[in-house]
Amino acid sequence: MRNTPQKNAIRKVFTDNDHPLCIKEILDLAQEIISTTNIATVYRNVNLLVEEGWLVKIEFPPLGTYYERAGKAHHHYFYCRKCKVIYVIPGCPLDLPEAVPSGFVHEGHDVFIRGICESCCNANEKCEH
Amino acid sequence: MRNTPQKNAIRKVFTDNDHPLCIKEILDLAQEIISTTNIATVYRNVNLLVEEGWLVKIEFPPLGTYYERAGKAHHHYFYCRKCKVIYVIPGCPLDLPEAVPSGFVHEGHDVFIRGICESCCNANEKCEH
DNA sequence: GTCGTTGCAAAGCCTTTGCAGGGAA
DNA sequence: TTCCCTGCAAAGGCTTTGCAACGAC
Repeated sequence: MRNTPQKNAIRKVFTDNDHPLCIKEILDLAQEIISTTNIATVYRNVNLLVEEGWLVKIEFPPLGTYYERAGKAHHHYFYCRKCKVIYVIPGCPLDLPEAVPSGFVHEGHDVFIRGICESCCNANEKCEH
Repeated sequence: MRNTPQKNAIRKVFTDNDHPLCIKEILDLAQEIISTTNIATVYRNVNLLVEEGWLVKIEFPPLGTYYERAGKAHHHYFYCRKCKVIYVIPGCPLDLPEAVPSGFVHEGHDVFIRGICESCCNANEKCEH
């Protein structure tokens, strides 16, 4: 993998933003560094970085495809519908192996929680804790 | 909503198959009843049935969009990578409210488990329970 | 007879791919 | 100089939409 300004910009976007990002966000942030960055280049580099094991692809229903840095400890996600940020929740709130029906073999899982994050909540008195 | 043979066929597909189905599966099963059923008609009717509250749309990462009957008790999903069926897991294996970070407000969640189902497991001696 | 529904085809999104020019090594 | 990578444009897959004909009521 050859180093190019676009590729470095995309990597910088992820080191500067420690939460999952979608293609549009990656494109916008990369264009702040290299204004001519093309969406095809973003797709190509993101796919390369996933193959390389530097990024991980996540599908957050119903938001779509997001990417985050690989190598993190097991975790899940919380999506704030106000600020539209996907937060990482460390650890696993899943009751395993009871979550898996008897006789079934567990190979992996995803947990997606939706709601309102603490800072959006604090910004709004009506928010119920 | 006017009753048409296509619409009735799509409803029958769901009453005959008690697990989430994707558009392609709905189309194939509906065409077994009305062979001329068109994919645009499936999309239109499925969207109408979702608006009507008869169906619920689910996004199963990374499989894509599925639909199931509405009104079921709270449940989650298990996808068998052998038979490609999405099984419904009744109840909730999530450790709430501990799953939600302090100060965050929970509004909903999805849990998707992947692995091998019991019957595919029994069909293969190598399968580890 | 109305007017909602259907099939078909075109168009819209998101993502990938072909290609020629450009730039990293 | 080599040849990988980029931008652009076209194409591919999934979903929606425009339109004329059809058919449920």
